[in-house]
Amino acid sequence: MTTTDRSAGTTGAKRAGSPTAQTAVETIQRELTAFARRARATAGRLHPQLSLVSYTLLGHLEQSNGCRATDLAADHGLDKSTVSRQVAALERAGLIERRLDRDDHRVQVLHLTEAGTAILAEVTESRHTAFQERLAGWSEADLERFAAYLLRYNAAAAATPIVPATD
Amino acid sequence: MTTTDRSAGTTGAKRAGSPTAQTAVETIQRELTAFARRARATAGRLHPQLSLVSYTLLGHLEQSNGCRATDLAADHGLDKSTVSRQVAALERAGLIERRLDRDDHRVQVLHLTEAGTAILAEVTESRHTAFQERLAGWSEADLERFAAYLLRYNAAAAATPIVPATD
DNA sequence: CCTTCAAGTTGTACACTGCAACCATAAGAC
DNA sequence: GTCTTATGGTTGCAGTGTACAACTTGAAGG
Repeated sequence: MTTTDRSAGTTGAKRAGSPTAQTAVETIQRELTAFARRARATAGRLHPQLSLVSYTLLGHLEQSNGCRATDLAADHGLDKSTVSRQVAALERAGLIERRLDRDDHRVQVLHLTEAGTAILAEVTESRHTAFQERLAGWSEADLERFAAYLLRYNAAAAATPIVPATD
Repeated sequence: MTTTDRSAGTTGAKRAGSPTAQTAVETIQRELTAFARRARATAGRLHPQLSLVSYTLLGHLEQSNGCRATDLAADHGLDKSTVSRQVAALERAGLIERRLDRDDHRVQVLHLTEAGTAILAEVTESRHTAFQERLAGWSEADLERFAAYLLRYNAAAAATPIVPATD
């Protein structure tokens, strides 16, 4: 702490809330917003084969070692139609495959193919490198604290159900 | 800058198990990715009148106290056509106005209207509330550290020019 | 003038999203 | 057994954000 300046430059936004936490919260808000916007703008150029969404879906598939489209939708807060199309595209690209569930013929269990696993690893690696470059110079303690803060924030954000605002 | 070590075994990307096995950088990467994805999904429902992009553009206009469309494009890493359409929509909505530059008739200096200022403040306020709810329970020290980390990260990310990956 | 460059606009195309309507299978209810 | 309801998925439709390329208009220099 301390080091953080409290030059709440973000004009407008003048309200009468708790005067204390205000500045830091506003900075967090502003920076997360900036990040979200930048992320969106570049999400499509993650990889010639893989968008940001496809990437996260593939990642989920790898971690869960196969799951249903409905699970993906639930875990990512997406509409099932969106997932359906994403899955279709990924299958078309040969990155995943659908296996019919023996017990429930409505269900298709999704699995990564070898190609999917390979591309996922490739993109993960490339992203990892990019992140490491950005985070070069950070102390291990800072990295861990930052990671912990993000986990904490995301947990809270994910818990927030609807909210016609934010994120 | 220091390509640094790549502790994690590149490909394979086999995580999932113990959280300890994952480096802080990987956690940051994963959580920021999750955030970006969620942000994208909700970006359109920020406000009935204002999308996330419109919001950030309006915010920039307020801070800069009027600027050109080209500046907006540059500062947000957007194509000028994208900004052109956004600006057109914002003008149509009566939130901004264009003023011809005396010296250079190609230029339109963009300014917030009163309505624009009002809506910007309203959305900022509503977002602020949402953020405060999410960040309720955080100590002031944690908030300030988190804010500082985000600033630091974003500065590095913004500095990264192209990068066919990440964010 | 004529070229070259910069600011914006427009046409076209694509990705991600949600909602609503729909199909197929499951699971109960009777 | 049917009939009804619920669940997993797909498809039609619409809206938003984005980029790229081609074009218009004005500015700057020869």
